[in-house]
Amino acid sequence: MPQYSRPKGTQDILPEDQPFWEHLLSTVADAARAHGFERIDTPMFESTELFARGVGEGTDIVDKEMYTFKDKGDRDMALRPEFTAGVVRAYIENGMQVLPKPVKLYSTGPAFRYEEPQAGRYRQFHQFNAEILGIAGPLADLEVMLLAWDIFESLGFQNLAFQLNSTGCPRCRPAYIEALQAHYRAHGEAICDDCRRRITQNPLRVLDCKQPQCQPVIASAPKITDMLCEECAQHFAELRAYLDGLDKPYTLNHRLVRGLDYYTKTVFEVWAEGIGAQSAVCGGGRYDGLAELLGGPSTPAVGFASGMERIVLVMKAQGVQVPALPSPPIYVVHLGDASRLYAVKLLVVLREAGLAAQISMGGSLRAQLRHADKRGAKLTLIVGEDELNRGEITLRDMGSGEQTPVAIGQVVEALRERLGH
RNA sequence: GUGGAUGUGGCCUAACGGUUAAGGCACCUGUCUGUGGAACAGGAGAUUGCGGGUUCGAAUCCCGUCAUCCACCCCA
Repeated sequence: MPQYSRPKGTQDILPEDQPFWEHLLSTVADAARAHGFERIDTPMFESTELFARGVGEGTDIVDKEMYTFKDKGDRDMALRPEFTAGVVRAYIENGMQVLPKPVKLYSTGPAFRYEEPQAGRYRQFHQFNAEILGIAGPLADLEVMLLAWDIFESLGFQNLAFQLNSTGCPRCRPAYIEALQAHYRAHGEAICDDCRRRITQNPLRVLDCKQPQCQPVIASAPKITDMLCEECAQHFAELRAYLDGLDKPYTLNHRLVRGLDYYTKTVFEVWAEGIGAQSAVCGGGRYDGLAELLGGPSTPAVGFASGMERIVLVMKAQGVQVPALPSPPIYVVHLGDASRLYAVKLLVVLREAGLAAQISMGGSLRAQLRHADKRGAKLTLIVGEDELNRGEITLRDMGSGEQTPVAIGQVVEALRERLGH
């Protein structure tokens, strides 16, 4: 048994998994750039207060799941449990409100939540995050959704389902919550224990309860989309008109809610099958009140976060083919003390000429060729005493096994030709 | 935080409560003194997660603990 093991809920992303991650990251970056989103990187830790404010006291994320610590200056800090609060803080702090609107930002990186790990849920996980700031109209909501769409589409995902709802705004949501609570009071004895707690602490959450006894109560519950104020209703209708006009499939889901306080109006998720209970691969929505809540100028905004570990799970579950990462095509083999230094010099010359090469660490010729094969070399350069005495090296094609002598001065040229440069 | 399942070399798996915990993959070496992929042979690698208990005897049974996986909760 190893003396040390990785912390619970963390993962080592091994070389064999890197092709999935590289492909995902480049797909995300390409799509984001193509849609006009610019990259922003914010710190992995911020003041605890920022998240308490931004994400919301009373949410599980803030109350139970943050990695918090005091730094040596006695400041309360927290590893980021999500991206949006930090991005909005950066937007305010750097005066980005003076930039031409919309301000479209994306980031990728790790986030941290102290939870019980399970399929698709980790304590350190990676998110892709996108935000559009400064636009109140539903076209921004659409743009953000289209980015998610295009990413999942270019990844080749099958059976994607977009779930859509509105959670209203501070003007209309309180009335809805009251109606919901009244409905639940009327069915007080029929609901599960969790819902009895939720209906006061986090009332919208009763809507996505999975307990069988709660299903009839949910089905007969009032729908928020019937109780939206004029402005929210119109916003929602316009967004749906865009989606309908584009023939983008989506499911109206009046049970879809968000666990973070800052959401207003639009909420959406993307679901994928076959990766366990944690099937939401992307979740987001509008958060018009957040910037002001964090002490900045009133700034309407909309965005989403996507869990990259879950996306990798989907890629594997759906058999998505990802390009192999290239290994150096050239492998330098050497025989004996006299040839070793020469082989190293040759290696450096090749690299300076822009040719990707690596050198054998020694052993019998047989062992060195075996390594060359296992490392996926296309061409092996054999540098031995015989070759050196003749002023040449032996070039072995690992595909055909064919060997040709090459004059030392011609090596770079010969390799370029063989590799099709 | 709650519940269930599972812990045997790096990975996968075997071993009726009974010798020195067996095999496969991978790794290293040799057959091949300067030629990869195949075959064959050999080598290295495990106080059976940890701690107690039952027993003449525990990988195996019991208790505890830790870890992993899955689910709840919550969320990406």
